[in-house]
Amino acid sequence: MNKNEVAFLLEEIATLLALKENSSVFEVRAYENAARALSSLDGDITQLVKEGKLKGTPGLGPTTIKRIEEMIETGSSPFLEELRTSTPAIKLEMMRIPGVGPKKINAIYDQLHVTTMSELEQACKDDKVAKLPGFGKKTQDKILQGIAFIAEHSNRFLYPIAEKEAARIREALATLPEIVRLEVAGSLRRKRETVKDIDMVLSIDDNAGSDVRRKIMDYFTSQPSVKAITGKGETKSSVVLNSGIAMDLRVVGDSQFPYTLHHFSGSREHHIPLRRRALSMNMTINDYGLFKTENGKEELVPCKDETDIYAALGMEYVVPELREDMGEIEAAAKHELPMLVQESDLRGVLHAHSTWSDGQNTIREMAEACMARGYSYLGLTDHSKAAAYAGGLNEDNLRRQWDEIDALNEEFAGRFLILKGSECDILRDGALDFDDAILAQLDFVVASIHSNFNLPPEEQTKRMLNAIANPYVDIIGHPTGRILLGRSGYTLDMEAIIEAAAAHGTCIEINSDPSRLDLDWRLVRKARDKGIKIPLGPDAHTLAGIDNMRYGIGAARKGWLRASDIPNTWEVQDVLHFFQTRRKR
DNA sequence: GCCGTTTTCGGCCCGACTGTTTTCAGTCG
Repeated sequence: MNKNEVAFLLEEIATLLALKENSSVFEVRAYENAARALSSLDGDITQLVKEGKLKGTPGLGPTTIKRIEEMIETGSSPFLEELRTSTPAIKLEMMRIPGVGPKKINAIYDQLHVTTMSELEQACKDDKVAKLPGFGKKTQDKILQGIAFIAEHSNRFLYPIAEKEAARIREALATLPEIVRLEVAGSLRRKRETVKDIDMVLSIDDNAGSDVRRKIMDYFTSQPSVKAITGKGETKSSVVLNSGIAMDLRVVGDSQFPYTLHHFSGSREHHIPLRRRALSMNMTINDYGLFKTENGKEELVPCKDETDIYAALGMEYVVPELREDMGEIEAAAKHELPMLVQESDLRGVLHAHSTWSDGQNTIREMAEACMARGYSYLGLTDHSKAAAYAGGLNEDNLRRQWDEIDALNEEFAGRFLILKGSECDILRDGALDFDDAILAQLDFVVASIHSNFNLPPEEQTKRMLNAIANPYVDIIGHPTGRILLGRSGYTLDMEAIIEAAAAHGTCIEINSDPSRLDLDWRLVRKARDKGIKIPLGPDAHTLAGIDNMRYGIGAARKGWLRASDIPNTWEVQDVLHFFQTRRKR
């Protein structure tokens, strides 16, 4: 059982505890904190437990350590098992209904004895929920809507979908002359790979009146992409957009904008330690402002933007992507935040397909599209023969592809270079789909798993470790195989994979397809800290697919990557030299 | 359940919004 699995069980305890009658919110929080403390801990959890080194870790106390030890030793914990047996499944299900939390769930369960979502739905239709004390017609309707919503959509959306919706609304709002500042906030601003809803904050003149606010809200809620209005006031309105994604808009006076934007940009995890820091400096921070308490008097610390807020707290500016409580608070306080990679740092593409396998465009078209985007090289990586479903190339086809590449390179000489690569399948036992003699002739090799997703974890890990140990494997492609909102990845011991990649000097890509973003940014940070180089692979199968790179940039920045960590920010001769020399080790 | 240069007990981030009440609990971010 690895660290993340244990953290997951601790979170489960927190949820189940919250659903227990008369439970303490602080006990619940203690388990949530413990789960987070564990996730960000370095080293092998089994080893740490064996050596008794968990003691002293902030957030872990005698009880939570005991639970962790039980989980490591037995795979579970009697306490958790007890909670699971005593918690009806319907209670957990009801947690997914927006606006419904532990208290309401217990009230419904205890008084109406529902055991399934459809029984709950029926109880609402029979008007029974509205009659419960503390409930009413509106709550009941909201529950009904929630049940329908859950049935209709999974409640998260891929980043690009939310981004597109937000851009459309933003563009419309920007036409209103009363608006001074306008920003997307929330997880979208932080470039999370999936988002639950869209948050937007805009400012108007401090002296503007209710009429201006009402005009803006009327305009917002009457946008064509708005499907339903779920709340409408002068400071906040909530809607559901046509795509099913929920959106909140907040309107504030301009002097308040930085504080509100910061507040609604989150994350919650970032704000908790930030507020603690503020308190230790006799300040409090909320969405209305940053206040300094002196001689018992509270005074606003004027800030014209977010940079001022962090500066007032003795910190350098923390970009939204980093606001996840992954060490950025401490680093910003020491003025040691990394210089993060930017899209303009990219020089080339290192994972793309053509019509030779399952791509939609020819090599020439792909190359010219790269040039048009300002890139100076294209690492072409069509599939290998085992990927028959994707029209993978055999050795003969591969050699013929090289002839075409040579001819194009002659034509493009001096302005662009196509690298001969392959996205070579990792076979079931970890061997590669081409033998070494072929691999040695390629400029670089991306090795990926496309089959046998369901091997036992140990076998799957061993398979990947075998591939990493192959000197001709330069890059591991989409290392976990996850499809966001679709399937979880192969079960792999990612810590062992990262260790091995570091030892062999093998790169791990961030597959920048927005439905993958694999390696996950949380692990990107760990891989970077081990010195692993992390190329951004657009995995483009079309010309538009080349633009996936920008999603990879989001994940890279969330993973604290600098340009120097990413081979395809380097000039082409440096990339080629890097692959050649790492193979000789 | 965790934590502590004012604490080993009494706190725990904090405020808006909603819907229910008639002063507030629950939920959310």
